[in-house]
Amino acid sequence: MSDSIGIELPPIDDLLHEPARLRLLVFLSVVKRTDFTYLLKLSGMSKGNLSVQMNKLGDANMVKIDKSFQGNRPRTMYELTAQGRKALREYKKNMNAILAALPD
Amino acid sequence: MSDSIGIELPPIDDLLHEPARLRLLVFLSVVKRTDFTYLLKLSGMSKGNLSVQMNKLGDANMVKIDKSFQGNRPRTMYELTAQGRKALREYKKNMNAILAALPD
DNA sequence: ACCTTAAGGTTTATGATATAAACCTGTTTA
DNA sequence: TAAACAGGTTTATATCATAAACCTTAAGGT
Repeated sequence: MSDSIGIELPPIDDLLHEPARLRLLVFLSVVKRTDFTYLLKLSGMSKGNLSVQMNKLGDANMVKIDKSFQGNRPRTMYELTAQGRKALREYKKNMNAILAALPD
Repeated sequence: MSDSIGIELPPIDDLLHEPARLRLLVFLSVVKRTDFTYLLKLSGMSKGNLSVQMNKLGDANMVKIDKSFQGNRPRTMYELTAQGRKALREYKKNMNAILAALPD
């Protein structure tokens, strides 16, 4: 045996763990595909914060970002990528393991 | 019905949610009572960081901190408070609900 | 025509905070 | 008696979440 006491805790993905982003990702995993305005209302976040967090998820390839024009208005659509879904599965598994170590 | 889409996510306690502190609290909930040196080895954190995080948990009454002398050496013992255990139960419940909204 | 407001975001500035480096006090060892 | 070590705390830094300010185009009012 090693010098550990037998508690091996899995790693936590900080990008997904941050509460605001985690909520956004939960929304996305449910609604599959949505736009900036909808997430804005749903989340109650400020526009700036929402923009930054979604772009951060986009940069990490967790979310696919499609910018287009609807009439003449810009419209940004978001969708989880395969990589994003995989990362979320992993996060869920890891957090469940950590939480399982806590008493009920 | 309100204007929500039916996804109500519970709040997340940032103090407990932060990965380093969460790990420390999981350790504490298992070992019940331990000291600075043990947590230092177990966590792999720097002394400064460990000290800051534990004191933060102490300030919030999540952890009871006992400073004494062992021989002539200072010794700091940590233990979850009732409030800490309660907060952890609540955190576990809330996070489980959030994770449950994610697909497997 | 012109001004104001709104939609849909992005960029900049600020504030909080996680982390490590440096430091402190006393003690053991060479 | 100097040097390393134990057990922490305090200070400095660096990241990052958040909101404020800004930008561009469009629509509405007068």
